[in-house]
Amino acid sequence: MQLDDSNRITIVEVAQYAGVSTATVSRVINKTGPVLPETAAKVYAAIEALNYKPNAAARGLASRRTNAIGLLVDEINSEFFQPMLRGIEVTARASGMSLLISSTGGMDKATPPYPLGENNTDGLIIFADSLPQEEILRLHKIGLPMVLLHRSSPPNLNIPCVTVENKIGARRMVDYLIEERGYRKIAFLEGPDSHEDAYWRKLGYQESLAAHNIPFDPKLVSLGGFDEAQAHLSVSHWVEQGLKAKVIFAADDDSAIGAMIALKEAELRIPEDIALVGFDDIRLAAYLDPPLTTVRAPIEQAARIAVEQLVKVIHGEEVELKTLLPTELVIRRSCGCC
Amino acid sequence: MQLDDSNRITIVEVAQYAGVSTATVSRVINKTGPVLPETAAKVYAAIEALNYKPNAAARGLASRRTNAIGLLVDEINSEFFQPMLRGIEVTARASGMSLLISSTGGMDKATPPYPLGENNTDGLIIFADSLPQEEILRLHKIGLPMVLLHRSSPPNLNIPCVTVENKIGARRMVDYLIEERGYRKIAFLEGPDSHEDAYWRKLGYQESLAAHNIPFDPKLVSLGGFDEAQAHLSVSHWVEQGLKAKVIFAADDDSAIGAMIALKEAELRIPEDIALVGFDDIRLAAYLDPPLTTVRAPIEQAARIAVEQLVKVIHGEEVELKTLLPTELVIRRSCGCC
DNA sequence: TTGTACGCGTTATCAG
DNA sequence: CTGATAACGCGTACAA
Repeated sequence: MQLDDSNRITIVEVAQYAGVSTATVSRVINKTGPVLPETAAKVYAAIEALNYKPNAAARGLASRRTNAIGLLVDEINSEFFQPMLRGIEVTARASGMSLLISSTGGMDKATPPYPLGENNTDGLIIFADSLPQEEILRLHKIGLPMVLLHRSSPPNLNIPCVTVENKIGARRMVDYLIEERGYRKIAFLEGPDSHEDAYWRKLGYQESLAAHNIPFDPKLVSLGGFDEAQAHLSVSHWVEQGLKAKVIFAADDDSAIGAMIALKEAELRIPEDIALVGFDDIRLAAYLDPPLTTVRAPIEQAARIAVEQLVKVIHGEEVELKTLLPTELVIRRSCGCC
Repeated sequence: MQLDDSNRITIVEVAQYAGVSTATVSRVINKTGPVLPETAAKVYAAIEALNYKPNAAARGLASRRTNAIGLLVDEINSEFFQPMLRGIEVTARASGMSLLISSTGGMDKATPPYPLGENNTDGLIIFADSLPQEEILRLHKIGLPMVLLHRSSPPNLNIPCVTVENKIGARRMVDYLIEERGYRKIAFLEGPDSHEDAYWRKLGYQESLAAHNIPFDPKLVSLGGFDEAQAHLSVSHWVEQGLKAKVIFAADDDSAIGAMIALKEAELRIPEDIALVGFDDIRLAAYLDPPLTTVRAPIEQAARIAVEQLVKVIHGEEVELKTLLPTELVIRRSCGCC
């Protein structure tokens, strides 16, 4: 069963059926240039009758626009992506754009690098560290519209970016742990080096410590990697070696889950023996046992805004260079409150 | 900042740089037709030097293939989609296909219906009830390759489909509740009418009842809608009216969560006062309090297989018409075991 | 307000 | 093995 080439209908057939030229059909479809209402009606009738759908490739070739935006992510490996993808998809569709998605993680050298780019999209949403800086540079140089999501622009490039208040969020969390809950020994499960959210969250942690005259202790920091398994490993290791902290701040909720599992395996009670907090407020957080204290990041909203901005950039409009969305402390039982 | 039209490099530039014709460049890129190794080398060098990327639109126009597959979903509104999207994306990329995603839910009449289709993809993955039957029919008639995911083919159409063993899974769950746990009054939170998974799961429930000589009681069935909020509502309603069941079987884990919240609000203990089980085994299920007994559905695997089959269909190869993936009972505490 | 005709960047069919 | 060159379906000056 192959595509039926015989009765494939193109703009030519529509034009003939309507008794006008292809140019007029094009004008009607794209609402470019004036057309008599009655002429337009004939065209619409023809389109309806023949069930005509414009060929995207031909349209793209002629107009040099694909009407598609691309989303580049590293790997769809966490609940984090559900609200993000939803926000991006919905907004893209509302803007009349198709959405292309590709992950860049674990690409072997055989596959063509970066299947998404200037050749098949009008613009790109680049998530976190999904694309190496050199490639971002190249795309910027050739003028491809881009918006960065959960990362900031490389220096001097001024690419619009949409992020959440990572540093302040982490800062507030640690302030709260110190001031309200009275903790002084706060362990930190940091995110991956390459991920900017990770960088800022750690900075917020350190700033809060400094502000409270608590010396930064590298032994209280281990890799969570924004990853359940990695965090599990690190925390188990800590437990074996007799971690002195009374609370663990996981840099994201996924690593918090890994930590929680490790602690339960070690038969440590949360929060009585050791408290635990995270970052993001993914859906799971509220349902954990105990429910996880965390910092809520407006993931879906960030995604929507990123797409809206990308569309503006594509249309040549001006946009904010840096959008920072507020985060919010969400207190649940895992921190020892209540 | 607009796309830099000036030094846009096309196949022509590559050909000139390499000192060959565009036809040869095309042959090298697509490995179609014989080319001397040394000629090929020159072409590769030129591509590298000029950083040439083929224009997807032009390629699509000329070859009548887009090298893209489309995914149609109703709405990205649940954790269910994370493994599914992951499976689809990874497999699509491994097959050298771009992935277009669009949701069809809540489309107003203004937006063009079904942005994905014969005009911009080589084939479609159609999830559940994301597309009305008439549209499936139309696409089938014009010969667009399709694979149905979590739904079966309309009668007489023989469109390949990939599903999980819903009926057997539900049947085993209820068998277990009756035979091992001794329940007789089993309430059922059914899924949405339009969703085929919902249909089969209910049938499995009914078959098990019948096999154990337990009369089917419509009062024990309410709408969960594969939706947390809807299930919450229905269960609260039940509680108010004094539900007589000792266990609730939610047709998916999302509705199980809604049920769990409603039960907790009513200060009913799970499983002591009333037990609760679900279907799917989304990641959350294991972390609920109490952990949710459920039926594991191989969501990511189903997605991978669907894409593999679609690619085969696109290449004109034969595929299984019906793929049914096994489900598996996952016993956790919410059902009253242990 | 409408039609003609050229070009968009590739692939594919021819000859050579 | 390689090179011209005609499609591919549509947008858009330019003309009318």
